[in-house]
Amino acid sequence: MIDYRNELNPEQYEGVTSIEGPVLIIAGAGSGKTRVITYRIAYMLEKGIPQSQILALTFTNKAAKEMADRVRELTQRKLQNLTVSTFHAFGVQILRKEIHNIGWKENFTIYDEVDKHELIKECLKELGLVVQSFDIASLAYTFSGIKNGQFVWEGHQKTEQKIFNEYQASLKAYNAVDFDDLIVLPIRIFTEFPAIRDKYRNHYRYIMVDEFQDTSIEQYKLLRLLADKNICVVGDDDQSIYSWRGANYENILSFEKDWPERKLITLYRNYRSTTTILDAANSVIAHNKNRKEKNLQSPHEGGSLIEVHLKDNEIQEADFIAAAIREHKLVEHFRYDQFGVLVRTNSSMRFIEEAFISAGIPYKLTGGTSFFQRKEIKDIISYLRAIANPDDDINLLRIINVPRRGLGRKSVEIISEIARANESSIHDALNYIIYSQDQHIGSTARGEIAMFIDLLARYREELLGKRGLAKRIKKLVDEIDYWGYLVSENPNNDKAAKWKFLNVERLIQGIEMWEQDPDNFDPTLFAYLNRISLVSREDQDEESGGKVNVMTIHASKGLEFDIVFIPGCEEGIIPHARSLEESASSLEEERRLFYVALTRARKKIIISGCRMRRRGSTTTESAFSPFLEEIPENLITWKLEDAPLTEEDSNKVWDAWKTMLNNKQSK
DNA sequence: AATTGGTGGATTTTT
DNA sequence: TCCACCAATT
Repeated sequence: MIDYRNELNPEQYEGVTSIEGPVLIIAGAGSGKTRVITYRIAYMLEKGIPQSQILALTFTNKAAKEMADRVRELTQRKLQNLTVSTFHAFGVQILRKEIHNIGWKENFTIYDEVDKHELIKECLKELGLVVQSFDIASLAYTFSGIKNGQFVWEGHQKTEQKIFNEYQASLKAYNAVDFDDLIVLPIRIFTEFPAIRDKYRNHYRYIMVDEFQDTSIEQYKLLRLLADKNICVVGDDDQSIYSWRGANYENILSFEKDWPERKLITLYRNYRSTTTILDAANSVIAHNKNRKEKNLQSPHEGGSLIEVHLKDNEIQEADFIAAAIREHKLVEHFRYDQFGVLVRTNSSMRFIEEAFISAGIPYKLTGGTSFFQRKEIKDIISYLRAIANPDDDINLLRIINVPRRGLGRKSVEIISEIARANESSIHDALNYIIYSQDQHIGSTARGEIAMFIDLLARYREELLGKRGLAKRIKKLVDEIDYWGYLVSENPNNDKAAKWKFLNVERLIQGIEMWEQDPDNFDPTLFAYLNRISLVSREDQDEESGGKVNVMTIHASKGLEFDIVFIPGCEEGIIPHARSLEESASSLEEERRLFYVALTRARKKIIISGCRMRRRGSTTTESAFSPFLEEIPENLITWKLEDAPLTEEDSNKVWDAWKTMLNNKQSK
């Protein structure tokens, strides 16, 4: 039995126990937001509300997993029927059951950013436009904005609209959806079929949304369609860092308008950070004009000053971080998992990673170039997708010549032409070529096509609806001789080939673990493909304990660490130059991002920057982030020169070593 | 007609 | 440094 009154402060208690009716919780950083949500779920279960009626939505997979883990820990129950998921994963869940109502098949494919780019290129070709004269990324961005309700078409965008229509039609023809569709299509279904909406409305009686400030207009629409009155949203306008993705913290205002009887609860007590850290963060965020005034209080008076270090280049910076971690661990007995290294860009994780490898520090990367976006992984996944969904031209084309089977550019052009003429998928066009003995394709190529189609057909038989996916996929990888392909593609670099093949093996291992997981009630190929489309990274390796956490600031939201490193705290990076180009409001968003980074820390913040930084091929001088000037001078200790170790410090390190050695000997 | 090797360009954040 | 696209080569 949980003692709610004792384990929660009065505001938290109020939030936890107000389970009937709409509730808006404004929760400052470190004020126990996740705690409120997890206790709230536990409280509901205690009150006898069935798990199946509860829906908790978060923003990232990481947050969803964290929440589910905490509830499980708190309640000591199996949570089979509790829905804790991201908006997108929830969308997939609905679409899997309901998408047939709007003309897709349930084995639809989810396209990621790369697939999306490929598809847009296809559309341009289809329309007879010159691919080179378009910026694909910006088209993708526009399409997403249109779908999310961020932009509306303007008069001069006739061409873009045409491409967009083609894009939408192709998605449907390929039986595919993009990320935005995962939110937009459920809305469409709920609007067009009120009976379906009512089914879900009656099913989920208690809805909770974490990080509400990051919901997009469309996600909010979905909520409105779904929620009756028992809805609780939790957010903090100061931590809104996803506006580039359509997040709109004005949803907080909409919420108050749409549920005027809502109860408002403000969590302002911070239990996480020392007052040094909190004062610094508060004074940074106070520079933002567009915000609700908040006054966070902490009982942890004082604490270490914020260290700011200057190093020569990013390698030295990374080595410094590695050394600092070892020292803190040795002297103050921190565990590795109590450190967080928060970077602005994915690319800068590489240096940190290399430094940690050579220093022998165990680390865990979150995000980054996703495992599933590596070429070798995408190749194998493309096979699986093409097998699961024969209409998926994009994935089929991706592997039609991988490994090389003599079907190059020209052949593909002809095949596409035939598909277009027949108004069929590429897959059907290939079949047509085989049976019609079409003379546009040479007989050797036809032979290859026949073997390729046969391969897909056989594995469709093997993989659909059968147990032992991993073994069968391994067989597929062997049969196409992917290893031989890697070797031939990486001449005089068998290290790279080995590494890539190792990744493929890890993928297969991951599948095996997934299908053998006792909590997995649907170990089918479709389920697997749906799942990995939404997971940015392989989070199979559960032993996260004992490892330093390296991630982007975005990914760190909702987490906390005793000691936080913020490398690359330089002008042009934090705030990011590219972001500032975008709009006038981005400076405030970048400041919120910095605020999020600062407030992750419990005890100590170590900021660093480089004198010189490489940008592509050139090396330029770098300056500290202007945000540092917004931290009161008395909270910072500057370490601009490599000061020699003081005698006191070196004694501390030496003593720690001695104790450690003694302990080892006595064991 | 496929493949190889070269060149040039570019690098925000996530589902 | 790594990757995508392009032009010459087999």
